[in-house]
Amino acid sequence: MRDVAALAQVSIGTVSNVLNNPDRVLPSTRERVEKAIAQLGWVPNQQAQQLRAGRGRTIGLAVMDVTNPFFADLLRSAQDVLFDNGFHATIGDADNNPQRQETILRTFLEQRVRGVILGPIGAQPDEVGELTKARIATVLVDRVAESVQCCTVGVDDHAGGRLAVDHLVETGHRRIAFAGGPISLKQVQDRLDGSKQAALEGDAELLVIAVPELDIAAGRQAADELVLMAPETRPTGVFCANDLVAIGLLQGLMAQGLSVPDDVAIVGYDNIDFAAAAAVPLSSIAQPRTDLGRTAANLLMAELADAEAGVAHAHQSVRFTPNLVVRESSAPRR
Amino acid sequence: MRDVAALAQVSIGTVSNVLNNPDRVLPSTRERVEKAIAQLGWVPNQQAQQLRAGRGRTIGLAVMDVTNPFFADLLRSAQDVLFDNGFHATIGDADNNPQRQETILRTFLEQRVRGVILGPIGAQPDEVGELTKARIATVLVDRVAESVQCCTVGVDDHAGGRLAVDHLVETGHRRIAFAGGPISLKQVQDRLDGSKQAALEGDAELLVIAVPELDIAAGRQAADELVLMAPETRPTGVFCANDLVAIGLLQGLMAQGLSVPDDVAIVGYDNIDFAAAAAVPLSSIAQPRTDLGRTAANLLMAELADAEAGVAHAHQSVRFTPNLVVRESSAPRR
DNA sequence: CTGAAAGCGCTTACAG
DNA sequence: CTGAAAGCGCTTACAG
Repeated sequence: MRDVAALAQVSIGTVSNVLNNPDRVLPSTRERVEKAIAQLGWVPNQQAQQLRAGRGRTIGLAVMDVTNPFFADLLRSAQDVLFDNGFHATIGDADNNPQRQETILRTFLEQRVRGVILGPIGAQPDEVGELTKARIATVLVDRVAESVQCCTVGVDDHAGGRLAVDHLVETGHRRIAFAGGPISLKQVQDRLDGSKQAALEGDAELLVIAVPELDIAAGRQAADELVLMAPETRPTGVFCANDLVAIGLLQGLMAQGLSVPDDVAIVGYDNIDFAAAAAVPLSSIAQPRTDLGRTAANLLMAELADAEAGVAHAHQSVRFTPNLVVRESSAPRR
Repeated sequence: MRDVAALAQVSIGTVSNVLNNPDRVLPSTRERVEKAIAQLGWVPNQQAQQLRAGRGRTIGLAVMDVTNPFFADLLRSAQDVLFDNGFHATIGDADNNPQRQETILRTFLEQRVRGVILGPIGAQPDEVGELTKARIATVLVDRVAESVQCCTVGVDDHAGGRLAVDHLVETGHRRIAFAGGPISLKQVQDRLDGSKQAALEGDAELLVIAVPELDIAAGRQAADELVLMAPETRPTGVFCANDLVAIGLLQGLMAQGLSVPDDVAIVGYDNIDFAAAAAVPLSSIAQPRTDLGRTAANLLMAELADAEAGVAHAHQSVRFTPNLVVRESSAPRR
């Protein structure tokens, strides 16, 4: 900047003004400064700008797994509204690792991001408290309010679990399994609880197949367990905690000669684009992931606007309702 | 920091030292400072640190589409090695939009990131020049060297295209189509060129079905085009520029009553996890995406290490070889 | 081992 | 309309 000022023969304060208050500076000098900027290829140092100004325009987005299309789509939609509002997004991928999530959040803190949108791993990350304490606007996504001191947007996972198992019960299944894990994930816990309730009310057994992670490999692992069971006791319908598990399960079962849905019916969760394209098109519980992302970003923008205006902000909790999409993988039994 | 110093009754210089040169400060005072930090919940301001120190430990990762599992996996693997080396990753998603990519790169520049790993959209982003000029180490991924002034790591897309079409020719196809776009993407261009060459050598026709983007919707669009054609002239084998297009094509064809591979055989590209799980398991050209990501990150680390040591850095171009994975979607015709 | 002081690259009142 | 000066929160020689 000093170089720019020297080349344009003005003070650095004037250079700053052509950037931040262009109308305060004479067109002729403005032009001179702009020419100098272009000539030197100068790019302002955001660190210095923010340090001085006190706040920047960067929003941190953290999700537990970018590799899961559900989150990728969610990020995409959130990012779109952030950009439209003139903010930058910086994405953190926790890789299903709570420790990594902590690192990411810590980094956001050190970077003094303006706000954070978090799809948290644990039940209730302590870090959220630190964020709000540091006056960083935070909205939790894919998680509903639990007396948290911030805005939240989520889907009713309990209802989603019920929906899935209700459907299996209605299509005649009495031995049902839930495949998912780890149970430390609130999503998994809620979906399981919903399942249990539906199974109870439908007078069906519910076997829990615990898997370490919500990915395709975990689904294959679940398939191995099912294949080992005697056909008379083996569940005839499986509800998977997400579509990745469902896809892995489907692959594993087919590879080992079992038929879907005839031997085992499957219902997944998230309704990612790949669910419809699976070997046997997957029934799935659809979450409005695009709305989730957009809403989260809008809530954040609203909170920042309130902060700007010095108005007190009332935290909101938006909860969407999931719905069942039936496809071939759980077509009524013949 | 001032508050911490006051509470611990030391100067701010000493607080800084317990962070950066813990051994220079008496254990007893160090402890006092640490207690004060914990008590106040103080988090250092990275902006100030970097501004003063001159450089930080953040690496910018930019890809054209986080929503594509190929890139999500690539990011994941690159990120792993960055973390292991004590760097933070900040991800930018260009959303297939060159303008957005420019914004991302500009932001990286303003943020004075230490290095950038870029999976570029255009042929040769000018911004790369700006990055290197600003002494930001840059490595291009999913793109081989074109006399670029930086390290690159990529896969031979031309060979990949050949591989795919050779396979179709060998399994008896003479009317072949290439489905992909936009042609402005180097990847698409190279894969098409390879296809053309293989078609020529195999004495087969090659029809180009141009699509606007490499996603599932584009694949469905290609299906619509194919379905409209008379069976006698319709291509019997289609090579898709990536697996998303292939999956969309598969869906579209099946929905409209055509059989894969009997009516139309399909070969995709990338071999994402979902390819094997598709309605008809997809043949695909496999790229070692995990190696791509890891190698890119390692090249960057090496370049930074050289810079640190004041040694001149010799840019490297690593090129991997793709290979064909045959599955049902292109099983030899009966 | 600790403190005082300069300075990183900007912005922002305040004079002129 | 433009410039000089203070200060954002740190780190880093330099004294002591």
